Amino acid sequence: MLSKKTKYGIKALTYLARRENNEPVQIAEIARSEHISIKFLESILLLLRNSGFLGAKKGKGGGYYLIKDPKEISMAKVYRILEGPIALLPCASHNFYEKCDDCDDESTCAARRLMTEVRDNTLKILESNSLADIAF
Amino acid sequence: MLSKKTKYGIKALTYLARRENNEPVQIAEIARSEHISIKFLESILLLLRNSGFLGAKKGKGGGYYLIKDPKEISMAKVYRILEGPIALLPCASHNFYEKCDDCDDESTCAARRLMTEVRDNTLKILESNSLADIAF
DNA sequence: AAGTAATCTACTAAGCCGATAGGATAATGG
DNA sequence: CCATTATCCTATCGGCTTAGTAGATTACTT
Repeated sequence: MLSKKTKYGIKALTYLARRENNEPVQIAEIARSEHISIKFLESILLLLRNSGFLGAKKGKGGGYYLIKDPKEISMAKVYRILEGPIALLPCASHNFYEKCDDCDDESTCAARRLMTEVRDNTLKILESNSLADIAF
Repeated sequence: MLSKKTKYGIKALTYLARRENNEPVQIAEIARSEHISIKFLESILLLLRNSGFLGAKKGKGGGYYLIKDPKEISMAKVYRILEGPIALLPCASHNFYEKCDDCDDESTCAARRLMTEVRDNTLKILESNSLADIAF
């Protein structure tokens, strides 16, 4: 199950992508519109900013704005930042690989085999969807 | 990420499926072979028994055994029992559907759209794999 | 009856999740 | 240059879940 952080993050990105112009939008506006706790959303937007998806402007007329074209924002990258590994098992992950300490032989592990298949497929979907694809 | 419960559960089922005969196997044997805490595994096997996957026999010569042919055991069902919903969002789930209280309009929710696509694909994979498929 | 092994209940330590509070910092407008 | 605005950052919290423990009980076999 997706964490609320990820869900809210995707919603906020979508909200920004759907605006015609790319002028800064205040946290409060997004929070109000998407029914998200302001302070919680604040930490999410901060994370997205530090990860290079958003820009921020302080002071009057400030807020957050998309830094890249929604077409260039891969949902796989968004997912990894917000939620973490796409794989369901560390031993089936590319970016976050970790050996299971309970596994004698990875090659015969049925769980790994199945979860690798799931991972490959999920990754394909997330990579083939940009923010623009899901927003419009 | 998969919980250890699910991972251990799949490993235990695999262990049982790989045995030639279908005689009862003690918890301790599975735990030793798969490097799982006995007591934790105990609760998992109990769950699988109460869910109709395993049978149990008490006393000497007792243990757990598969109740059905591994070919007939769908990994989607196993997953749902051990891990819960396959969908990443409650609003994208068939068996555990729940409306998001932060969503005004489900049909325009980008997160839901994306996660539904992921769900459909994951489900297809889990349903097309039986315990026999992944064990051998 | 003795011994074996599953069953069941209850508990705990640790960690994470979602949310909140408060102040620091920076940019803008007048 | 001062007040306003809004992001930035740290710290904290209750509640829930996860992984694992302990101990008593029940049922089956020989």
